[in-house]
Amino acid sequence: MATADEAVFRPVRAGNPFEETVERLLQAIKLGVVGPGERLPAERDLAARLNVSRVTLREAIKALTDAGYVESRRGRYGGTFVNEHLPKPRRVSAKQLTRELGAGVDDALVLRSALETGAAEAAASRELTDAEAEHLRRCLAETSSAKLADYRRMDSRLHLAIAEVSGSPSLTSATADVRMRLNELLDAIPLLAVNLEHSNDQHEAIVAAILAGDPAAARQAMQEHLSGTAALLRGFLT
Amino acid sequence: MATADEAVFRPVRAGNPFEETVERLLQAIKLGVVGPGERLPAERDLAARLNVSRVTLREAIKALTDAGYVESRRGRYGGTFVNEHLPKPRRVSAKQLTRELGAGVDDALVLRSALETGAAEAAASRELTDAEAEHLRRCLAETSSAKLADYRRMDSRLHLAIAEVSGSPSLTSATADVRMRLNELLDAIPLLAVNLEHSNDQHEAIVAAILAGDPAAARQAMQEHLSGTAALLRGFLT
DNA sequence: CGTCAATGGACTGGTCGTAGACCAATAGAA
DNA sequence: TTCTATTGGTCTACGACCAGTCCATTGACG
Repeated sequence: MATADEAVFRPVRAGNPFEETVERLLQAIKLGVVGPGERLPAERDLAARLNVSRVTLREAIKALTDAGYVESRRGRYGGTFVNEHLPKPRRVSAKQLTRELGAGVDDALVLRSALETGAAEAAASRELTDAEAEHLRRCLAETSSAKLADYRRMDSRLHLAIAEVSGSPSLTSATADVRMRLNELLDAIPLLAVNLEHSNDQHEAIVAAILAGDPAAARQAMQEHLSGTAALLRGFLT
Repeated sequence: MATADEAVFRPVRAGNPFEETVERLLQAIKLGVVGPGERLPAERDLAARLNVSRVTLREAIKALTDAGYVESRRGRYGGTFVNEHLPKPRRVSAKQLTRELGAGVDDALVLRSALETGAAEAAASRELTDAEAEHLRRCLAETSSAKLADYRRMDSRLHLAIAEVSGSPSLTSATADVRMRLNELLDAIPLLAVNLEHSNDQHEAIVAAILAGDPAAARQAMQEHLSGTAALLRGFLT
């Protein structure tokens, strides 16, 4: 059992600021918050927002530059830009993943289900502004028309967008975090065109329910969508 | 809208280790994980679990000692013990709270709803061990029979116990965190005996559904329970 | 009645992260 | 062409936090 002791006395900080910062920047890139060719906020701004010193942030950017994720240009109108072609994720075997993450997979899946179905329901319960509705539709369209190589990122972006329109920033953050935890796993599973189509249909149903203001339907549609990938993941890791 | 940018580029660390540690210890005490008269883990153990140096942990304990939450005794079989009589939370006005927390209230309420209904559902979907079932029942009983002064803490403990048996440590942690955020608010609202009875009935329904293995009923019961306090809170802060 | 293991309490040297100032490059604006 | 605001790049002094060590105290147990 996950005792309350373990929850409350868990580590206050996961790692050093450098590692955490790298993780965040990767989140921005891998979840499609900042797309290929787009620019990250200026170092001074970004350091302030992350509450991290500029040196630390620069070290993190350096690491991502070395890894092939971003490139920096000096001068006015310069900045740090996400590369057009991102490095391919290392394909580790399912066995290795199981050993590495072990019970953490189930943990993440349960949490994800709670967060995302909750987000869908909450989003459908709100009165969306025009901008929000438009944003949602755009993400949906971009995901549907995404190429295989970009699909995971656009998919993440769409799910994140749904969390955004739930109106709860904390829920959005938590969703982004848990998605990152599952990313590695998802990368180990081959993406098939047939799954993709199915996924697109489900996405459409979810967004439709949200825009129609039907919380129960939105939850239901999201639940079905998630259970699919959950089953896929659990199957691959057995 | 809660933009994805804000979610991903939020501060990497909330405060300094000292503040974070104080917050955690308060969490343990206020959520009833360590009850009055009970002992905290030894400094060396606790520091290791929190991933914090012993000096920092001791400073945090010192702060809680000064605030009247705990007392330390030296020697073997010594340790840091939670006081039998906890300091009363400062009663701030609803107006002041609204100004301080503002939109954060809605954020927390939406997140809480997602987490706790999800936890109830997940808990009911699992095969509970005897120890888990027993733990749940005991928390329920202790909450029902709690005096007015202890009610909030035992209530927190019960909700946390439900999260525990969901089988997802992350969900448990998140639940504890969001509960702490709402604690201050809840403290500003007078606790009436009539509400208390109603609350106990709902708790019973939730636990019964979980033990019966009925996910839908568990979610439903939790949803009703939460919507009550949510309405109460929103009403008081308008 | 002493012994001893475990605990809180106190100190020190070293390391990591920060704040802030300054330099260098760049491209649009005048 | 020259100016200039904005950006990445670099350096330094300082403070916070940490790991490790040793001391002081206590109460159960032989």
